[in-house]
Amino acid sequence: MTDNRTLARRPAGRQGTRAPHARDLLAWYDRHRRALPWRALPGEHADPYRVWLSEIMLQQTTVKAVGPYFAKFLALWPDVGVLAASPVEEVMKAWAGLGYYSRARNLHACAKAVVADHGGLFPASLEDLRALPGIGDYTAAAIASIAFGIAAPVVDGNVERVVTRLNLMETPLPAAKPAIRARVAELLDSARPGDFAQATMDLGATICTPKRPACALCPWTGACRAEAEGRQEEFPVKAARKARDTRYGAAFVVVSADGKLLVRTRPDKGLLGGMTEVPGSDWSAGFDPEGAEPPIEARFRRLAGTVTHVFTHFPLELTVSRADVRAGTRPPAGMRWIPLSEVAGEAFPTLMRKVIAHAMGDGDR
DNA sequence: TACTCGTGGAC
DNA sequence: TGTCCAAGAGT
Repeated sequence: MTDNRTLARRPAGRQGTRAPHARDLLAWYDRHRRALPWRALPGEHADPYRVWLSEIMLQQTTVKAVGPYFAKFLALWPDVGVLAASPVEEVMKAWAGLGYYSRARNLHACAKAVVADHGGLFPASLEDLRALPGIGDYTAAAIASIAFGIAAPVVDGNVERVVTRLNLMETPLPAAKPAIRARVAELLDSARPGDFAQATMDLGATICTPKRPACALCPWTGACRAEAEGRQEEFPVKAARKARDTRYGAAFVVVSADGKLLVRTRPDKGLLGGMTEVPGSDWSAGFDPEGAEPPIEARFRRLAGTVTHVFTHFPLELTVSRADVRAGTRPPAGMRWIPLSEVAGEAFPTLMRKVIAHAMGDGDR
């Protein structure tokens, strides 16, 4: 490959590029940082509660989607104490539509732990943060660095992309994670760890994008091995995800004459855990809609069309049947009536809102 | 390690 | 239109 003289003059693994420096990234960040609702202004002190709340919401979720939820949560629960004192059901309602609902349950559990075990203040150490519900390696490092100025390597999807490109790392994710974390630990600026973390994420979000990265605008242009080889879009390397079969099921919308909807609550754990749903069958690849058992004795009519929804790991197609029953009908065990006027504020995941809209003739498009 | 766990937007 | 993906965590 490379002869010994070349190796003697240039560090191994960096032929053709100069070394990246945190100061170049931070200078770029000082001019181009995104103004985000949860961020402190330059020179100001970041609020650990807001940092934590935003970091939980931003897990696998876009900045745009988080925006209105962050504002709503801050208005409902301005600090960790009032959040901890709120019923978890209210938190699930407020989280409805944002996805990954175990985050909401863990958010509430974390708030209670902060109050019970840390006097209502977020702990200022990586280890103590990591021990809290819903806080993993990434989020602990992010809170530690952004809110407390602790020099910890913050590695999210953005940083993985930036660093694997910078260093031409061919190892597929997630096996490459330890090497990425080690490289970030070398690169980071211990004088401005929070800014460095947010700068690497801003860089990945705005310049070092998955497709068509804007390398000409990058503060690390010339220091990136992937750019030098014109192979930016090949990184990070990821194992191909396997396709999953569509699952099928039936949903039943039961409306009473006095304007109420029959619902139940899903188990806390598992898919859509703790969220409200209309009764229905299990969902499976081999499901036969004709064999679905209605939740109540009534005249159901099968509605035209189906409701489709795509989860991360499988597509779903539901038939919808509706029955209208008399006022005062007793709900089956484990179910309850809610007024139709309260559907909007109920803890329905998006899938269930599609089902209800379909049955109410609101149109599905 | 590999799988589960939502949603909406970009291409 | 299907595929990928977005500030990951829990098991």
